[in-house]
Amino acid sequence: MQTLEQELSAWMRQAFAAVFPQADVAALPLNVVATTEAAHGDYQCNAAMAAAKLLKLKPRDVAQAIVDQAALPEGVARLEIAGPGFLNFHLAADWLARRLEAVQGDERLGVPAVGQGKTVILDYSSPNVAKPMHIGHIRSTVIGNALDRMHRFLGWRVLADNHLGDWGTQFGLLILGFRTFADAAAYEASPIEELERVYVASYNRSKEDESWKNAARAELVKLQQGDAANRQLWQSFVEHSLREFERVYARLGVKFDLVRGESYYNEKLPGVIAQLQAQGLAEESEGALIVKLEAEKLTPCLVRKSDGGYNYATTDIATVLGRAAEFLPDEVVYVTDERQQLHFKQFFTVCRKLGVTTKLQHVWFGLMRLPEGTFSTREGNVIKLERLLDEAESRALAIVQQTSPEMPPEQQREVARCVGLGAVKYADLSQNPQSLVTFTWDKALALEGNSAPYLQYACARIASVQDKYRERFPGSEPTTQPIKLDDPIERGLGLKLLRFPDVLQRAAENFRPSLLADYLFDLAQTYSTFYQNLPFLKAEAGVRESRVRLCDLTARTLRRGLNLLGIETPARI
RNA sequence: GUGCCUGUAGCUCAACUGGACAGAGCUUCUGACUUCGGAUCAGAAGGUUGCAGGUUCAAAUCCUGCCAGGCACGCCA
Repeated sequence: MQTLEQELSAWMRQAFAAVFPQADVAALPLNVVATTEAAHGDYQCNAAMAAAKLLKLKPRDVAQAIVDQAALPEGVARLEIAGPGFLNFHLAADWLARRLEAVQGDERLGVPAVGQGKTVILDYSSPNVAKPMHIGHIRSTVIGNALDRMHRFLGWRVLADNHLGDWGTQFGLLILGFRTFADAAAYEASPIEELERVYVASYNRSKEDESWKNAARAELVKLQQGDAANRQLWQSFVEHSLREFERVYARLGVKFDLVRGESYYNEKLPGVIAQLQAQGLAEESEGALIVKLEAEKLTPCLVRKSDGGYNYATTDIATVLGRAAEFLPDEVVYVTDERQQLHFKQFFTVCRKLGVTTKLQHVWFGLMRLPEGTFSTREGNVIKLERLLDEAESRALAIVQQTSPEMPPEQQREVARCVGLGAVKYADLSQNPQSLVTFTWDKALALEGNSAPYLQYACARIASVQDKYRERFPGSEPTTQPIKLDDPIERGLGLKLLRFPDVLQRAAENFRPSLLADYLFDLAQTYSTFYQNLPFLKAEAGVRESRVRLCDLTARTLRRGLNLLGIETPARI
């Protein structure tokens, strides 16, 4: 099934080519988009103004020629010219109704599988071993997971890869510190907490004790050279950390197809260097090996340290080469915070020089800050992710207990879990990721207004309506009656429902889940107006069924949309 | 110093990437029937889109210069 925008845009393109065969259609933005205001019709095309310039005609004349000479597209009742040359499409209510009926019969709600046959690798979350996941990790995890779900639904083959920070200099300090400070029982009970404590102690000692620092470096070298004891210890750190990460992921509903840390590409690093050298891309500088990127106006990319060690640019290049060879992806997408922009530009450029043609995309988001500034593990002012989730659930529980005292306690907890986690995720997904974000409890856990619970509430009300309908009209099936869009409120709701496929595609293409979140909130608001202002169970037969059908379609769209954002929708809240 | 990003209602954020009069939520104020779930709805108030120029039919959006904040700029990741 084609989307509305695709259908109308295709018509526009063909109509324009027919009326102005001399024009270069490909160069013009002939797409048709939804209007912002009902007064301007349902969909609009703004191409006449740009086309007029190209054709040396008046914009309104261009628009008029389209209106006069071409047959109207299917479903369009009126095509009008407004302002300087806007083309406003007014759709026929009947046709909209038939279309909604078709969407209702479609499992996919009219969403085309545009990603069919394509593969995308999504690299997100990627926490560091031996450190707790904190509020800084939630954005990558939640945004990455939403992109994962959206692409999957659009038909892509998605490989979500958790590229763990499981290699690097911190392991020298950790290994040495572990042998000196670790408490075995504490490590078993709460591994990351214990590793964190050990790390901080070891780090602090290294600052005042030069020999300690050297010893840590020696342990790191032994690890890198494959020393059995260190290797085993490292393996234990990774496994224990992963166990805890899994607990958080299970809670968040996040699943990875691959968990390949940086260490996975270890043996490939010398080969990457060899390849760079063979192609004459790398050169020595101050004892290190770099790739100059002057033509790209970038600072050099350092691929081997002066001590012979490799750094993360090398690892990331090896990762791309490995992925390209193994999975033949069309795209590789990274979701990280803003600080890594330069790094990604550099190593993407190096990859291209090495002949990688896969589309490489960096989706970045603003670093999470605390009102008093940034936080770091070393400073000890981190807010752990699990604590955030606990707090979210307990705040939600307090509200559920207050508003639904008759609900069994177990169900209250389940509702609070969905509402609390939904609120946290929605808070991150509903805004432009590139803006600065200052963490506050109230913002992260907002439960009213533009928030997940508002959407979940709308779903719950619809479920209730559907129950009551079955109760009062046993044996009736709404779909035996046609959908009618006589009231402007119904029509507005119907129109909005039909926008879902276009919005979803745009959100995925631009890697912006916030577009989907915005749409869902808008849809829920439109539905609430509908719900509050029009009777349905009390409406006459026929109208009643039509409205119940709109309820059903709204619920399915909201549920699907929220599901694609990783947010659950309990039947009762 | 260079590069990237941000600046929109009192507060938190939108604005389909150049489109029509800049929209929501929170807060404040006024209302909501014989009740389908009031975690709701209807309405009011709230703006020189950081500042100054420029580009054009059209600028929050593009260009130039300032101001304020964030981040990054070879051996951490």
